[in-house]
Amino acid sequence: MGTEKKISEIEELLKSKGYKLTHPREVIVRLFVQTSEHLKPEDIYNEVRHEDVSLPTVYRSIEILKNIGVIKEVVINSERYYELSIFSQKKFHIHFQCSICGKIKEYNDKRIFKDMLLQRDYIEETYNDVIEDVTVVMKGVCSSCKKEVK
Amino acid sequence: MGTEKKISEIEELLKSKGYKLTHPREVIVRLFVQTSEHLKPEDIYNEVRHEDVSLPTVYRSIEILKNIGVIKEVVINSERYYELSIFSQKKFHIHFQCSICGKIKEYNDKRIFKDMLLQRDYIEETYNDVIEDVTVVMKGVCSSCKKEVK
DNA sequence: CTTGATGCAAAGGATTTGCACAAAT
DNA sequence: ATTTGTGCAAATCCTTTGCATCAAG
Repeated sequence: MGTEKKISEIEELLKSKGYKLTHPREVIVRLFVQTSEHLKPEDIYNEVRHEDVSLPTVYRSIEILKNIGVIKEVVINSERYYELSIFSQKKFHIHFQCSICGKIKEYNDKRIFKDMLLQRDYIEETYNDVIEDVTVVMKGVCSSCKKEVK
Repeated sequence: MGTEKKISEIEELLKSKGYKLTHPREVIVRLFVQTSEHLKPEDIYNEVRHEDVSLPTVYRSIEILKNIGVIKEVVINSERYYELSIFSQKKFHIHFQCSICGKIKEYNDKRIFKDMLLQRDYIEETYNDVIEDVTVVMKGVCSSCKKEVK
């Protein structure tokens, strides 16, 4: 799906919830649609401040976008990160942060997703809970940093 | 293992790292040893303030205990929780928070651990990363709240 | 004794809020 | 027009720090 299509779909969603796609919100939404990074509120602010978007508005927009399911929050090392989640088929978010270089990546791997799904089904059946969201954060040393150390 | 035995083992560990088991630290360590709850800094403070332990000391103790592996931090819904980890064989921490009652529980289930282990091995082999820690946070509706809604 | 630990008060950083003004439908 | 959204500045909340004092080994 193209960038503009995605943005107008998000606009529709916002409208259906009684929100407007204002200039600041569009700038922020566009940023999320165009990046695959995990962004902190401050990162977002730095990307949009040139467009005259204030920090409080960044926070307010994050809150709304999170609540209507456009973006998802992941906390790694006590820091909040946000990523686009609306067009992702992923039901699971498996993050890895390297303790050396600090970079965060995601594993998008069918086998992992399948296993997580089975895991979830097993838990739901066994414990009678309904699982709506699963977030996995792994920490360790990434392949690049592993080489450096050698 | 008994409470006192656990505390003296933690004391030894502290000493081996050049730290003392002072009164405030003992009170905090005892709290972690005796509870199975997930505690926030403020929860800890409320439990130990009558022993004349200050909030900064709670934070300083948490930091040390975390660094030497006595306790582990889990962030759920942007809030920091701590739990005893030193005597736990668990390599994985699978938490579930109910979005209705807010309660947090852990799944301590051999089958889940085994599957997570396989999952980890698969990722390490496939992506060449070293995984040292895995934290899983699931959200949904717990079995009790599910009944209420009906 | 000597070093490390503590409490207090104050600082710091991230996030939220009140309010008057601006912009969207 | 009317409602919702915005920027600014200030407030709030959580966490950390400086410093004089205290306690553990």
